[in-house]
Formats: sequence, structure tokens, C-alpha cells
Amino acid sequence: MLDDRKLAVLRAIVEDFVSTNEPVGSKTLVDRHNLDVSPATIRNDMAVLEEQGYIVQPHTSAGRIPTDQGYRLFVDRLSAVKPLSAAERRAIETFLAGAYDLDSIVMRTVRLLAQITRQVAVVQYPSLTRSTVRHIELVPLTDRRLLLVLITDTGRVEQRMVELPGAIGDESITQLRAVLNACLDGRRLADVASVVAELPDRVSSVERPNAAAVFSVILETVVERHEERVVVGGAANLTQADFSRGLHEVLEALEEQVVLMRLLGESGDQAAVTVRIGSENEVDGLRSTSLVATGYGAGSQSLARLGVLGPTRMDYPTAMGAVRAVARYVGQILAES
Amino acid sequence: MLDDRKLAVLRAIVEDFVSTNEPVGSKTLVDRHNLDVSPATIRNDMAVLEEQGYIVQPHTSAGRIPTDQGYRLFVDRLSAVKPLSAAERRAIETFLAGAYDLDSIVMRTVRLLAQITRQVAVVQYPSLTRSTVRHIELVPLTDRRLLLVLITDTGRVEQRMVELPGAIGDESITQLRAVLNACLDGRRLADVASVVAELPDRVSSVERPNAAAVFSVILETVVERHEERVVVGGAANLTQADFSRGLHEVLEALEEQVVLMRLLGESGDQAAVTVRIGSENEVDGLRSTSLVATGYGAGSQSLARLGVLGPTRMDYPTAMGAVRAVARYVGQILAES
DNA sequence: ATTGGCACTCAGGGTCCAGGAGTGCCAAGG
DNA sequence: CCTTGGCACTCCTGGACCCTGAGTGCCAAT
Repeated sequence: MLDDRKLAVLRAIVEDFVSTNEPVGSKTLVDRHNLDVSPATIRNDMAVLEEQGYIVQPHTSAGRIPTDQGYRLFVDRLSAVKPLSAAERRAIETFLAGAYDLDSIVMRTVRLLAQITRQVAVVQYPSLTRSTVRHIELVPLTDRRLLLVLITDTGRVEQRMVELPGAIGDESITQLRAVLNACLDGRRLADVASVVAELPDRVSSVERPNAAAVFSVILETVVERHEERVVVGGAANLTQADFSRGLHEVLEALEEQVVLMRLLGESGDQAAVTVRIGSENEVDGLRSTSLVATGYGAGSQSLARLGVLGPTRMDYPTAMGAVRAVARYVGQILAES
Repeated sequence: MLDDRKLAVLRAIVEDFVSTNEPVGSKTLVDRHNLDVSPATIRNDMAVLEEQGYIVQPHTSAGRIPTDQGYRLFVDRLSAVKPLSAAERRAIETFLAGAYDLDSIVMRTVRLLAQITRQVAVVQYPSLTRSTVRHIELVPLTDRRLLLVLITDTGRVEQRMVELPGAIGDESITQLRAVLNACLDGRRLADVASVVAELPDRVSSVERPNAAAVFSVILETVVERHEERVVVGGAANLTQADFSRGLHEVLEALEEQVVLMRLLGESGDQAAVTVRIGSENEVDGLRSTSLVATGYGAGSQSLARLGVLGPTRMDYPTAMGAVRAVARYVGQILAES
């Protein structure tokens, strides 16, 4: 249906349009790329491509621009992920090397991604449910209030206030702390819920009410992945693209954690770099943007996702290369710490 | 120099321009406000106001718009802080009531401010140095690595990794933990530095090196107020104002923590609501914006600052009212917890 | 000091026109 | 059957032009 040359034409259109941001016509096409045919031939090909829905012309007698479907084909079959230059790789390494805890790793990753892709970067905090418990700490604040601190193997620290139904003494706290750590240390967070369910048997009955309060807070922390934040950076890069009035919508969408979670959650394969183009995004305000994302995590496990968001008219090969490279490096850093 | 009517004219110009975003002329001025004089008289007044630098005309034969200096006079002498409506106050209360820890308080405050003012909200995390230590926790991760958790009376939790020069045993940790809490509990963070300096005497000499590592991390945490973050929200509201090309600059400035800190740091009086208008801002990218800010904190002490940022053409009385009210409520919440 | 009158300025919006880029179609040639 | 040159057609873009209306500054009269 689409012979090789037509595909080459589509590829050329995408590349040209991405770099110039102007509809590309048959003549400029044969000039810039060395297609050994005449403009008229190209025009015939373009007519077919347009009929199939891969390109459109903004108005009669203008060049063609790719449709979402056109970009999709380009990404799937016509382009290769572009590896970063050696200089860029070094930049990533040095930039991430100074990070000392999870917060700073995430912050730096966002800045880094935004900077090298010149797009909006989105980085999800590593999900709780897949990491394991390293330590649980109970800190008495008053006699009816505890601070619960939960530390995971990824260096993440969750803190929650626990309001107790009754007063609690130091020795009870010590006991409770011992039970918690004995039973939960090393457990995957996904398994914590079932373990906690059996815990009440292990505490003396007088302490049950207080212990129950602690347990329920732990469950909340683990189950409601309420703290699964997504950090956004490089929003200023959006002003280069011409969303005209849509900019407002995009910025609004980027401020909604829920929306961002949904956006990142959509994509299927965890390990590979996935691309969602324009209308493929379920999120209303982001129908004119594309997302290039991938999973990342310590070693080979995928704990969370990161990516870049930009106009559909985006340099996909480069973006994919950057996202892949950054994800790998962050994975290394996470594995080391 | 400026009689009452001229001041009234300036006030009217500011109010009209803020609400319509169009240069305001002498005729529309006498129509909308009940000044009992003719347009010609107003024109004379406006000529004086322009000569004094309070207003300008964008081009000949257009109406006048206020200058930064004009807004300044308006804010200082011609306007009163506009209290919020009862409904708005209730909204604030219910919105903030659900917050359970410092993070969520800050998050909610940002959203709230952005929403009711329809501007960009900036909220600084309560500064460490003025709060007091409530608890210090040491958690062994490996035999050469500790997690230091520092909890303040404002519910803030600071976490730092400590790399130890040598291996450390459980009993040493327990001892160190006891010393730290005995000496630092209840201290203001500002005083921690001097107290920590005397601590080495209290630990046995074999543990000195490890203890020293812990102490230096504590000092870093307290002194380098590196974690004094500023949270930004409502950036989407900027698209309503017409910065034309300056939008990019503004968005960029808002992403730089350093810039935000400088911006908030500038203002003098801690307790009162202060306004910095346009060119009064030292920050380059924000010369066309105004900041309405105030200090806030538990009770009457001022721990940090919060405010809203918008175009100089901004409804100052309302913004000031909102900022003041939100700061008070947040102060209450902080005092309670 | 205030006011009505008047001439002047100028941004914004409309129309008109020419140029040019790009297309679709067709008939001819490999 | 694919390719190609030719040609008529479309229509966006930018410039020139004009007109209108809002708004001003100045001046003489009250």
C-alpha cells in the first residue's frame, strides 16, 4: 500500500516540519533530501499519503504537515532512537553524580531532562508499592500522638502523623516498634497489607486500640499511594511551541497531580520507551502534546516512570534517546544507593 | 502638589485599568465614576499626573495607564486592603482543615492562594532556623551508613544520609541518639550550631570520628538552609495576562529556587503585607510583575513568607486581602499542630 | 479654576492588490 | 503503469491605502 518511497517522503516531511515548523511542499522536499524524482511525483505520493490520513494541508495551496497518525507511523517504523553524544552522556553523569538522596535525585533528573530536550520534563517518584521496607520508626510527640516514619530501600522516607485513641507509654512504643520492624523489615510494600492484618495478635490486648491506629496509618500510607508525586520541570519551554491559546490548558493540566499520574499511567510496556502522540492522550488538555516516557528504577526493575512532554511537532528520535539514557543513569544511581 | 481630586483621578484610572485592561480616557472616566467635573478638567489633571510620572499614554491619543510609580502611590495611599467575603473565609477554612502534615499544608496553601486570587501563588517552606528540635532519630542502614532524621516542632522532617568513616555498632548508635536528643531537644535550630560544637566531649574517644560525621551533617542541615524550598502554583494563570513574549522569562524565573528565594527575601517588614511593584523587583525576569507577600508562621512568629505574583496590572486590594487572610489561617493551623 | 470648542494625532480595522508558494490535473514519454 | 513537465488555479501573506473613532492638547470664555 505504501511503497518505500512514500515512506521516505513521509519521513522527510516529518523531519523537515519538525525542524522548520513550516508546512513542507513538494519542491523544497526534493531540494533538501536527495530523492531522485521530480516534484510532480512527490505530489502524487503526497496525495496518497493525505488520502490515507498521514498528512494534511492547513489550507489549499500550502505544504503538508504530519497528522498524529503520521507521527505515529514515523515513530513506529521510520525512525531510530538517536543515541546521545558522548558530551551529553558525560553531562548527565556529572549532573546526577552529586545527588545524595531521593529528593535530590528526582529534582536533578527533572532539570536535566528539561534542559537537554528543551521540553517539559515529568518524573514520577518511585512507587512505594514495589520497594521494600527497610525500617519503621515511631517517634512520640505527645502522649497521644506519634510520628510514624517509614523508610524504604530506595531511600524514600514517608512520614505520617498518628492520632492515638488513648495515652501510650514509652515501653509500649518500644514494644510496638520492635514488633513492626521484626515483621515488616525487608517486606515488599505490596505485601505489607497482608502482614499487617495479622499483627494485632502479637500485641497485648490493652495496647490493641493504639496499635490498631498505627496499623491503619501504615496501611493508608502503603495503599493510598497518595504520595506518588509527579514532579514537573521546564514549563518555560512550552512558550517556544505555538499552542496559541491552548497553552493555558496545557499549563493547567500540568498542575494537576491526578492528571499527570493518569498520563504516565496510560502507557503499556514498562521497560521500553513509549510514545503517546497528540490525540492518543486521554487527558483533555494534552490532546495537542506528545509524551515520550519510559519506566525506570534501580537495576532492571521498573519503579516509576519519567519522560518529556512537548508539542506533537517534536524531535522524537532525540527525545527518545534522551529519555532512555536518563532513565538508565537514574536507574544506576538508584541501584548504587 | 496633588490635590484630592487628582488623587481620586489616579485611583479611578488604576481601578478602571485593572478591571478593563484598556487605557482609560477622560470621558469614560467621568462616566463611570461620579466626578462632578467635565472631561476637560480631568484632562488637565491627567496632564499633571503624567508629568509627575504616575501615568503614561501608550501612544498619543490613547487613554492613560498607570506607571509602576502610579501603582505604588495607589497601594500606599489610595487603597485599603479588601477583606475577604464570608464565603471565601469559609472556603479557606475547609480547604486547609484537612491538611495533616507540613507538606500537605504547604501544597494546599499554594493551591488555595492561586485559586482565590487567580494569580501565581508562591509559598516558602517554614524556615528551619527559627523552629525548634523535637526529635532526632538515627537509623542504621548499613554498618557504615546512617539515616539521620530530624523532626521539628512545626512537623517538618529533614532526612540526610550520613556516611561514616568507620563501622558502628547498635549500642553506639543508641548512645549517640541519647546524647543528641538530650542536648538538642527543644533547642531552636538557630542555637543548634553552638550546642553541637560542645558535643564531642560527651562521647567516648573511640566513637569520635563517627560522631563527628553525624554532627557535621546536622550542621549542614541546619546552616545551609538548602531545603528552604519555595513552592509555586497556578502558573497557568499567567496566560491570562498579556506578557506577550515576556511570559517565557517569567516562567523561567519561577523555576529557579534561588530566584524565588531572593524575590521573597527582599521585602522588609515581616509581619505586614508588602507589595513590590514591577521594576521594584530586583529579579530580571520579573520586572513586569508585582509581588504581594507577607510573613507567616505559627502564632505571631514569622517563619517564612508567602504571596502571589501577577502582572503589575493587578487587583492589589483583593490580593492583599487574600494573602493576609491565608497567612493568618495557615498560622493558626501551624500553631495548632 | 473650570469648561466647551476645535484641530490634531494615531492605532485599529477594513479593503484592495500583487506576489509567490504550492497544488491538482492532464497529456506525453519511458 | 509510473514518471514528468506544463499549466491553470487557489489562497495565504504582506504591503499600501484609507477611514473612523477615541482621545488628546490648547485656547478663549466663563
